[in-house]
Order: sequence, then structure tokens, then C-alpha cells
Amino acid sequence: MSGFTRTVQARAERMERKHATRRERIVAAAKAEFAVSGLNGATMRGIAKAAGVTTGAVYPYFASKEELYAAVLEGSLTELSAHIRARIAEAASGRAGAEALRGFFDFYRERTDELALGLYLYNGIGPSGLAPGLDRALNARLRDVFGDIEQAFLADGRDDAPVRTANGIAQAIGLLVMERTRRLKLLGRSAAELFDRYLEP
Amino acid sequence: MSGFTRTVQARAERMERKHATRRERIVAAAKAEFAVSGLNGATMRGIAKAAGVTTGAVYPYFASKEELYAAVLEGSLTELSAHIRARIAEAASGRAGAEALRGFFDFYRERTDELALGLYLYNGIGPSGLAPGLDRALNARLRDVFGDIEQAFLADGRDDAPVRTANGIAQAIGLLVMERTRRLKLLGRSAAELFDRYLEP
Amino acid sequence: MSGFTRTVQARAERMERKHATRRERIVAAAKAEFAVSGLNGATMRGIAKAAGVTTGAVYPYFASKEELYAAVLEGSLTELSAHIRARIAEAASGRAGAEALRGFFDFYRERTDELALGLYLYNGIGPSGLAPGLDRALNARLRDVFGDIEQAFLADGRDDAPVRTANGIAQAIGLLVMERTRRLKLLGRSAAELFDRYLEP
Amino acid sequence: MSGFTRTVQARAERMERKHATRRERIVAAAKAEFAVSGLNGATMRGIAKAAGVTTGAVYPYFASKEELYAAVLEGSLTELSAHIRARIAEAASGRAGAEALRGFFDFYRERTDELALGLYLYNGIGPSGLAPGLDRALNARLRDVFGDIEQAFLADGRDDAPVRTANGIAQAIGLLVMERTRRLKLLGRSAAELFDRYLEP
DNA sequence: GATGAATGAGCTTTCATTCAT
DNA sequence: TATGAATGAAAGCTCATTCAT
Repeated sequence: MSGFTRTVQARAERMERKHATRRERIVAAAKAEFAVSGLNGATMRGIAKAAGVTTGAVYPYFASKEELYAAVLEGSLTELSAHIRARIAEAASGRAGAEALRGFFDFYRERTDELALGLYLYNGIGPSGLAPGLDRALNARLRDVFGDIEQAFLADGRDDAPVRTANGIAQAIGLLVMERTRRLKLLGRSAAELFDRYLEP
Repeated sequence: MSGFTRTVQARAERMERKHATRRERIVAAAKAEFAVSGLNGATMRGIAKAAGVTTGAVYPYFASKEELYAAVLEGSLTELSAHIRARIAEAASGRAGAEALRGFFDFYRERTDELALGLYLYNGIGPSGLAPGLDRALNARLRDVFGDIEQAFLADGRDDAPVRTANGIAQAIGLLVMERTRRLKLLGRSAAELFDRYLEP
Repeated sequence: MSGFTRTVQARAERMERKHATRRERIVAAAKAEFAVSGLNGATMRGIAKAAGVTTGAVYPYFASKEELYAAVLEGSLTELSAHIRARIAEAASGRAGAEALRGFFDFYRERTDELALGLYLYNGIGPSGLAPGLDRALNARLRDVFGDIEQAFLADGRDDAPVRTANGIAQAIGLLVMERTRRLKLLGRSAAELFDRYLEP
Repeated sequence: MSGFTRTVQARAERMERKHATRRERIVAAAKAEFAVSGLNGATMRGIAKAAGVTTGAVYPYFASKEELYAAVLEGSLTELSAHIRARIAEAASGRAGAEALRGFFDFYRERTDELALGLYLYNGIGPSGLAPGLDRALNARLRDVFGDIEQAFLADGRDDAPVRTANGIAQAIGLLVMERTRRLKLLGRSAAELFDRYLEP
């Protein structure tokens, strides 16, 4: 390999790293803004400023606000998926399903931003929703997550795995939503305690 | 009572009726717009037009968009409360709690607009939520609803009434949210079936 | 007529006058801006400022930049039409056609702004053109103008009226365009002289 | 001449050829874009992409969008000039002037892109036109074209050559403009027929 | 010279709210 | 109180040009 080739390669790598870094900074800033303000409320100017770049600098990376939003959700779902798989892998025999659901619940419990984003995700993001292509991609990621949980119940030998999966996720989402909006405090309960009771009545 | 007094009274009553009617028309129009477009997406112009009044005519009744939104939610919660009480009154002995929860579920199941509004309600409406005063008023109405359901379970002799109430509401909300956003279809189930399974496992 | 009714009417008239005045100010400002900068180059901010109103104040009158542009062109064509008809009415017997063409030429000769607008009109306004509806309306106005000129030639007893009309208008436009862009100076001639030579060789 | 010198020369020539080629590609792409979208509508990004180069690569060749535009017009005028000279050379005795004008007309008639560019040229491209230097250069090229036509009329023995030239060009431009904007259709005539009638009444 | 992301001003349009009438 | 135009501050996005590599 010639010195010239090495130099060219090194330069390309450096640029790619810079590119990736900046992209990540933008996504991180966007995640925070979207979590706080939602798709409509967050502004490209605000996101750019939070990322430490100028307004126009976002567009080479994401062609529109919606595309940026989709990238944020995509990242969130990827993390969620990894989190749940790890829980399943660690689960004692016969408890994989319950651990998978708990993984789902804990993931959002511990991450304020992810929950806010997830709520937009589970709740719809308003009248228009995402463009069909983006929505389809996110649906596929979500299907994977749900599938993993269902598989865990099947591995436990539960013949009602689909119902357990659906009801369990619904329970988690409902409790998280109610806790976040402080409606649960009306009942004097914490989401964690109630989810425990749901899993082991 | 003089004829003059009678006339003045009659006029005052007529004006008050007119006032109440107009207020109702505005709230009804706002409910539809908010349900379709959300708090951010709906516009005061659009609401006014749908109500058949001019833009400025809304403000004597509601000082801000947010206040109008709160009035809409207030109305929705009042209907919800009546709906649930009726179900409890009709319930067979020992089944009041389950019927109360089913009333909660059915109410939102059957009313697209109310559900859309309710989701904003349970999901939070943004960074700050409503102004504290408005939020407190809504919380009080919601506490009443939750209280009725809990009383129903107590009347059934359930000693775990609070937990049943909280978990049941969470389950209903979770299923409704998931069905509305078509995430439930991923699992091939309907919210109604799953809520049945939840109530009578 | 009661005093009340009179008051209401008076108020309505005053408001309408104010409305009309402001509309005219906006159109006048827009005409100047469009003449100088074209459809693309002119800005709504600039037009509003020139009219002495704020940006948003334009939109109750004209829903879009294009609609405002169409209003300007419409006004210009109306003036052109009146100008030519007056010339025809004053023309000596047998000279109506020539006077009509001269009216066309003089109208644009004397009005820098109108010419600039007209050139956009005769030249097309770029890739997109106006929305079909607006273009159709303007075409109809233009057809009227052309028709008047042709009728004048017919009244003069010219059997080649259509050709005289078309070629005469083309000659006028060509000379005006060349003079405006200072290409005519290259030939050391003035448009007025050349148009004379065209009309009476 | 040493081998070294030869090598250096060869390299320089290769580079110059590459330079010229790239320049031509950019001008060709720009011509198409400007013809379709005009000076304002065309974008440097779009031109660069169409030419197969990166955005920044245009600037070593043309310091600004306007300069690139001038280069395109310059090329167009060069072609026009050659086209007209060929027509004159082929013309029968006594018909050189008419053939020159017809050459002018046909050139634009047959080339949509050139016409679109030419219209910007004859119509002015906005408030300021091109920068004075660029405009002067184009004017010189145009003066040559006009001069050739005038010479042709002089060779035909016409003593009113300047007027014939100016009026003829104006007629051609007027008809082309009107046909392009479909205003001629209003009169039910084609530009070609009308230009014939103009040349031989 | 070539690259192409970055800059940042600029665009049209929207909209909650105000206010003269 | 009702009217509805006016205000003016955003918003998302574009683009000529620059500049570090």
C-alpha cells in the first residue's frame, strides 16, 4: 500500500467519523427536543442550535423534519429491542415472558425521553401521522419487538402467548402513560408496584 | 312586579340563553377540531368558523385556546362520568366494578372524538401540560371517575379495589391507545377481545 | 330610515372604503415591486413594507403571492383596454386600426411599470407560469384587447385585419422589448420612429 | 526538446483539455437549466449535478451564477452569428437581407432552449440586468449580428437598410415571444406564416 | 483544483391574539 | 359584546457562496 493511498484512506475515514459524530449530535439534540415538544412543537432552529450547528446544516443529514423524527424513533426502537433481548437472555427458565415484559416496562420507566417519544409512537402523532414509508419502517421494528416478547412466552410453554403479550404491553403502556401524566397519583399508587401486581397477581 | 321589570327580566334571560347557546356551539366545534387536529393543529380561526362565529367572538367566552381546550376536556369528562355511573347502576350484584371498567372502556371505544381528546389528556399535551389551574380542575373530575370505579369494586366486596381500579384503567387505556395507532393489528388481536380476556381470564 | 339604520350604513361604507383603499395601496406597491423584480424576485415582505402594512396584512386581501400578481396584471390589462378603446373612438375614418395599434404601443411606451409587467405577460413568467385558472382569466382579457384592434381594422374595411393585428402587435412588442433592453440603441434608432415607419412605410 | 520537456508539455495539454471539457459540460448543463428555469429559478446545485460535478467545482470556472449565465448567452450568440452568416452566404442575389432575417427567426424558432435564453436577453433579466462588464460583452456580440444583417441589406442595394434591419428583428422577436406564450393562438395564426407575410407582403 | 458540508440570510405563509369600530 | 382585519413573530426549508480538507 502506498503512502498516498494510506493518506487518502485516512482522510476519508476522518471525514466519515466527523460526519457520523455530527449526525449523532443532531439526533441527540432532536431526541431531547422532540421528547419535550413533540413533532409539531419542536423546531428545526431549536434542534440545530441545541446541536451546536446552523439551521441549514441539518438538511444534508436529514432532508426534512419528519425524516429526522423518524431517525430518532428508529434509534429509540433499536435500543428498546436490544434491552428486551438482553433481559430475555438473562431470564430464569420459565420466566422469559415475564422478564421480557418487565424489560419493556423498565426501559421506558427509566428513560424520560424515550417514553415521551414512545408515547407519540403508541399514541399517534396527530392528524397526519408520519409519511407512509416511515411509518411502515417503524411498524416493522415494533413488530420485531413484539415478536421477541411473544417468542419468550412460547419458550416458557405458555399456549396463550399472543394474548399475554398484547395484554402485557397494553398494561405497561397504560401504567406508564398514567404515571407520566400524574393521573396515577390520584389513586395513590406507583406504576412499578402496579405492574408487579399485574405480573404476579 | 311592573311590566317594565318583566320586560327587563325577559330580555336578560333571552340574552343569557343566547350566551349559553353560543358557548355550547363553540365548545362543540372545538371538540371536533381538537379531536381531529390536536391542541397544536387546531386553529382558533377554524374553530370559530366551524362554530359559525367570527374569530374575535370566541375570546369573550374563552380567554385563550388553552382555556377552550380545557372546557372541551371538562365536558368530555362529565359525559364519561355519567356513562360510568349508569353502568354501575345497572350492574348485577357483585359485578359493579367490572361493569364500571367496561363502561370506561366502551365509552372511549365508541367515541372516536372523545378518545382522541382523552389520549391528549392521559398522554399529556406537551412540555408544560395545561396551566396549573386548569389541570387541577380536570384532575378533580378524573378523581371522581376513578373514585366511582373504586367504590364499585368495594361494593362488590373486593379488598384490593384500588389495585383493580388502577390496573383496569391502565389496561383499558393501553389497549385503546394501541388499537388506535394500529399497533394492535401487529399482534392480530382486537382491543375488545383482549379487554374481555383481561376482565375474565 | 331610522337614525340607527343610517349609522349602521355609514359605518359599513366607511369600512368598505377603508378596505378598498388599503387594497389599492397593496396593489400599487405590488405593481412597482413586480415591475422591478418580477414574480420571483419581488417579496411579500417588500411589497407589504412598500404599502405601509405588515406582512400578514396582505393575506386577507390576497391569499397568495400569485393571486396578488394576477390582480396586478388584471388591473394593467383593464387600463390597456380602456386606453385602446379611447384611441379607436377618437380615430379619423379609415384610420381606426392604425390608431388602435398606436394606442397599444403608446400605452406601454409611456408606462415603464406596465411595460415590465406586460413583458412578463407576453414573455411568460418562467417555468411554472401562473396557475391555470389565473392564466385563463388573463388570456380572456387579452383576447378582448386583440379583438378590439381587429374590429378596428375591419371597420376600416381591411380584409387582412387578422394579419395586420397580429403583425402590428408583434412589431410593437418587439420594438418595446428591444428599446427597454437597450438593444435598439445598437442600431441607432428609437422605437417610436421605427413604429411610425412600420405603420406608414 | 528533451523527453522531460515533452512529458511536461503533454501533461499540461492533457490538463488543459480536461479543463476545457469540464467547462463545456458545465456550460451545457447550465444552458439547459437556465432555459427551463430562468436565471433565478435555476440553482447552482442543480447545474453542477446535471454537469456531473460537485457544487464547489463550478466556481473555479465561473465566479458567480451571473458569470455562468453570461457564458451561456455568449455561446448562444456565437451560434446565432454563425447561423446567420451561413444563410447570407447561401442567399440568392438581392435576397441577402431577407435571408438574414429569416435566419434570425429560424434560429430561435427551431431551438427552444436558445429562444428561452434569448428572451431573457432581449427582455432583460431583472432590475439591474447583468453586471455592466458582462452586458457590454454581450452587446458587442449582438452588435455584430445586427451589423451582419444590415450589411446584407446594403449588399442588396437597400438604402433603408438600418430601418429594415431594426424593424425586421423586432418583428421576429415579437412573433417568437407571442408564439411562445401562446398569445398568438388567440389570433389563430402561426408565427411562421406571419413572418412570411411580413417579409413578402 | 476538487470536494461537498456549512453558513446564515432569506423566502412564503400561518396564526394566537389584539383592538378600532 | 361582536366584528374581522392587523399585528408580528415564528415556522420549515432553500440556496449562492465559502472553506477546511
